[in-house]
Amino acid sequence: MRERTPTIHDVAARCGVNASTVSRAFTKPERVSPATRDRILAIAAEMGYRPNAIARALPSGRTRTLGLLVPDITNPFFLDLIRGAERAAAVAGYTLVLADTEETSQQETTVVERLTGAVDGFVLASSRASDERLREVHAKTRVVVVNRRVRPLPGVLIDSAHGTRQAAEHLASLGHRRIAYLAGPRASWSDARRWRTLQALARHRDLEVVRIGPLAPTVEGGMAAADSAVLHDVTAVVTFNDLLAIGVLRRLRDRGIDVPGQISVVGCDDIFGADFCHPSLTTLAAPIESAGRSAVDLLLGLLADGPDRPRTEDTEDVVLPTRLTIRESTGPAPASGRARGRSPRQRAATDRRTARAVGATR
Amino acid sequence: MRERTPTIHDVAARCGVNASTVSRAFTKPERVSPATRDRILAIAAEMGYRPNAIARALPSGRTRTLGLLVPDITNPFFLDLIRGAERAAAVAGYTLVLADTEETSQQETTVVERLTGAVDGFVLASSRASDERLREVHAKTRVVVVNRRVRPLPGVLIDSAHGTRQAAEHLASLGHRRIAYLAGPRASWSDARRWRTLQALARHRDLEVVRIGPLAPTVEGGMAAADSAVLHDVTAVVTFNDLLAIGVLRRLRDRGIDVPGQISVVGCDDIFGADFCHPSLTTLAAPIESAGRSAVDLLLGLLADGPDRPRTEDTEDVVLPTRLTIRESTGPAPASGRARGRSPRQRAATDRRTARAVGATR
DNA sequence: CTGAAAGCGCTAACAG
DNA sequence: CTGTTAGCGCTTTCAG
Repeated sequence: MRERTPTIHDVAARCGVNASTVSRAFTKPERVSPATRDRILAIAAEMGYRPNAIARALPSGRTRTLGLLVPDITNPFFLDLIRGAERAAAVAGYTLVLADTEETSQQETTVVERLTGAVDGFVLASSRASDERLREVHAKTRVVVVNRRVRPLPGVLIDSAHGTRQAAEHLASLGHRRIAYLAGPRASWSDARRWRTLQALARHRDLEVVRIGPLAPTVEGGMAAADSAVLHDVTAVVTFNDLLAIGVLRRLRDRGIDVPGQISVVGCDDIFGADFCHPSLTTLAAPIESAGRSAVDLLLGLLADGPDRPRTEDTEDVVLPTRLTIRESTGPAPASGRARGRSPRQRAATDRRTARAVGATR
Repeated sequence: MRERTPTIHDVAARCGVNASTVSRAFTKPERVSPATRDRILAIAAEMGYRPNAIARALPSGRTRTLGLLVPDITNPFFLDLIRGAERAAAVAGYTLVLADTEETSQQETTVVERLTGAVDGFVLASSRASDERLREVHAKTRVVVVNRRVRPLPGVLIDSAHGTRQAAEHLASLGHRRIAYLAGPRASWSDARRWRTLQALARHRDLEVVRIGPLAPTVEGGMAAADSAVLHDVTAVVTFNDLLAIGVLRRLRDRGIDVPGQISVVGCDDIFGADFCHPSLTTLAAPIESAGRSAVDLLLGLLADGPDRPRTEDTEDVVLPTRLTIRESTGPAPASGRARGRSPRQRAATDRRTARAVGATR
């Protein structure tokens, strides 16, 4: 930081050319005669010249930077997503700015406003903002949403409908008839979709599903909800995500309730840890890293369209499927499954209370 | 993106003042008369004016952005670090740029060069670059290293020496006499330090330690190394990090070797998952999130010093301790511990081979 | 193919 | 307190 880092002018002076020629030598080398170009490049290298990204961004309006907003970096789900996004960005020579919105639509707005102009576009993962708000963002900058369907924003969806169906059938075939669904954040698209799928299924198969939540999608949230599930007298639990499932596993273990002997547990996502927790988790494996990569690629595609060309309206969403991965946390329903000594009347009573767990964020 | 976003000039025109007054109204409000300031702010808000971060950075040279470089985002250790760093940056109103260097000093250099100028400073976590290279970086920009001691760069160190000692004593008191250390990346400062501590200890306590590695610090690396450890006929394994330990656990389980019945395992870091893997992991808990926070705070302090004031030379490093967390993966050494039917001669032979595992990155 | 000139949007002296 | 005047480092017409 002692001596000023050399600029395009310093290089130009040493080469005996104009600054704009140096600029060209870097940005449009084909428009400079090979001789001068080589000389410029050589001298620039020798002087340790580095183009200043900020200065470059000002006139061009392109920062070659992308913003990735996640509701909670703490959550390993987003770890995988971040990884995918970072890789895709790096491959394209883009820089990734990471921000945590702390599960809050307000923080999300603040960050977007602060970063607008400083990034070429956003990937909003599991956004907690309203559809309307997202459309506003879409109106002023390039944006791709993940795990949200908001017309006409381009999006990447991990669709668990098929997986959820598989999971329900898996449980049904093991003799489970009464299942709890531990719900995630209120604003979650995936959550709503999963719950609807489950409900639809319940009508066709002979299944009862009770919904517990919304819950903070964390291990703590799962621990708290496990008690509700027990109270609701179910033989199987399907959770919004693996963190919740891991919390359930832990709490049931603490209480001496055997999994899958007494209760089966199905998670969702197959995050880091799902395969080595105990018992290992049956879960709906989601291609999270691909989702991150796809989102960035989609965004990059949008940027390539150029700011002038009419934005492709109502883009086809990228839909990534989920698939059931069976491990140790699911098994046959216990023989006397439904009763466990409580009357249907008692059960109905507890059903009506909607349990909530306000979990700290891990 | 349809209509131009309003600039300071647009606001100035609407207010009937000069652009610089608008600028001041935002940056040094106390230097503008309350009346005009309020009018400017009101009109600016109404027009939806947002200061452009890029344009602001160009003249001031300060981007209010920090770069965080990690060798592998995939590794949950860095998840915690990223979280701490992100929080600290957010609190200070700074934006965090995240980059993965893929365990490569070359990538690290490239990224630093690309980002220099675009960020106010760097946090280099577990850098794989040479001391010399790091000093070069220090010469041209503000930088804080994590898990590296490179004079005179300011650094945050998670010092596992004390914890390692505790771990060794824990194992010794359980009757273990022959221990394997599964080493991490060659360029890791923490690794070197841990190994040296272990060696020093071995001399004082009646312990033998064999070193296996360097290994890719991943679950796969651990799985591969588990076989070496068995071959070396040890009763306990201490690993460079938890990922390695989890890999060992998994491999030993696959092979039907009981933990801690036949082999005890001690990890390091206490990452997400260490408490719910099976058996749960005895590990050296590291305050990773604090480390991330401290690193950013340290860097912010450096920036506050101003670019002119002589840089505080040879800063005191922030040293964070590690502490042993005992869980289920350690227990008494098996009765016939050392022998298991192999001669000391055979053992010596296998000792000499240094096992290596070239793990894919998870 | 290369030079000259005009900014990008904002900050920062320096006057007044 | 507010306006004027220069730029920050680079890109980009527009001439030549």
